[in-house]
Amino acid sequence: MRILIVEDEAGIAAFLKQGLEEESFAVDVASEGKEGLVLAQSNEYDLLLLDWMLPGLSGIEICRQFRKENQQTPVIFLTAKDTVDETVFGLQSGANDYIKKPFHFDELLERIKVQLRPKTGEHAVFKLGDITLNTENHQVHKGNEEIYLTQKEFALLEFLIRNKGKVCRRTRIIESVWDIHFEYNTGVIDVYINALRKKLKLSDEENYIQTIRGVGYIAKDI
Amino acid sequence: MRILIVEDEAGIAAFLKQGLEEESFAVDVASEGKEGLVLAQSNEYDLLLLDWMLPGLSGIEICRQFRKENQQTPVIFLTAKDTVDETVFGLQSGANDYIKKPFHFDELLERIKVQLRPKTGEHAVFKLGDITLNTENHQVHKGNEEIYLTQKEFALLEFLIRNKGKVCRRTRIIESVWDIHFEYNTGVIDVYINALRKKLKLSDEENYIQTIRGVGYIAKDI
DNA sequence: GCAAATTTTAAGAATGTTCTAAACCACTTT
DNA sequence: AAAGTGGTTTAGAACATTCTTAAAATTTGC
Repeated sequence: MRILIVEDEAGIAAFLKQGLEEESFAVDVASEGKEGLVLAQSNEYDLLLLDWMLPGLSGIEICRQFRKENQQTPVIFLTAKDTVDETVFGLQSGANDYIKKPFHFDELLERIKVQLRPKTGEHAVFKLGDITLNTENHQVHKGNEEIYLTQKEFALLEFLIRNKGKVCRRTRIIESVWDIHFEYNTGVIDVYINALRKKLKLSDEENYIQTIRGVGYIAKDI
Repeated sequence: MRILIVEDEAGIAAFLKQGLEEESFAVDVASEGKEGLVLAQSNEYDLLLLDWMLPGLSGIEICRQFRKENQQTPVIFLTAKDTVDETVFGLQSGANDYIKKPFHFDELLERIKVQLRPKTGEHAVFKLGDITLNTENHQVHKGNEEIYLTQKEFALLEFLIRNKGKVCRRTRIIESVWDIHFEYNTGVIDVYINALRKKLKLSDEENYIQTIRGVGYIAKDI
């Protein structure tokens, strides 16, 4: 998650940057209004933190300009101003929230998280080593690379990951993934395991899906 | 737009109710925690205004209970409490905003509008690659060229772009764009996707709308 | 009420997925 | 070391989904 801070007071900016980086956000800082707008326009941030009073271009101007082109990215104002009129004005200009200085970092952090909630979503994301599987989105990533899996491949991987660390017997796999409840005598599972290992580029070192001879398979983070 | 106020101080409740009704919201009031929760659960409100301190069930408890069943509806807390911990606590429990008494009605109103913005479908310009979609004037451009889309084509593209980066399952599409909530067995989506790709002149390089076989479609900037 | 445009249905073509079968490989047992 | 057991890999046949087109049904505008 990437955040842009536009704040002229170097101390506050540094404090925020450090705090947010500790929360594992990627943070850019602009100390001046125009610079901030250019950065906001040329990069894809997930959230903007704007100071109200800025040299060059005011925070509210940045917000207005920015909103003309981009509706989605949430904007939070930081400000010492404490009059109602200006709060209202800020929210009307397209901001999503407004926090008055002095504020506590924890409160700011929670307000940021509230704004990012739709993005981070409470998707069911499963992990196996550096592989992530998102059931809501039906997407699989290895590192940053997206890996396209077919329905069955996806279902099999999901089953293995859901049972991570447990041995999955072939009969359980064929029941859960293929919905076959009688005697099974095909080699489908093997074929699909092979396809998964290939697509996920599993090697001897990254042997996330291991074979248990005579029993089945097991998914492990190693 | 329907709002539920849960507030035990009759004066404040009446003041809010009147003010919001003048802004043409439909307003219900509960003066007690349990009553508030029951109302919230049994009706479809667009927003909840909860007092922190309540007889019966506290605002935070209402929020928690309510969030268990209903993810979307925004919740704003009204409170005299002014400690950081409790603000943070409130936001963590699933609230979307938090306003401290005494507040000015105008500020509350703007914060309510901010929360309702996604619902009221604030007019906006969305982007997908070099395609822009403007919901206000119902126009679509690719580069500088204006591209005429019919209602349905536009609605479908808007849905895909609003969910940019997420896989859109066919059932979700047919529900949101066609408003069909039962089993679907037609090929309309395919036909419209085809029309979009044709009108937008999408090629293999500019494959902004991708097919996820067996699942649906996904819009990507690539 | 008619003409034009839009939306939906339907059907064959194109493409992608799933599964079977058979050859190949690796480890175990005798 | 040979035979046996079980896993891996490959190719392609059978199957399913999606694309494309055209025509039918519906809606919209005059």
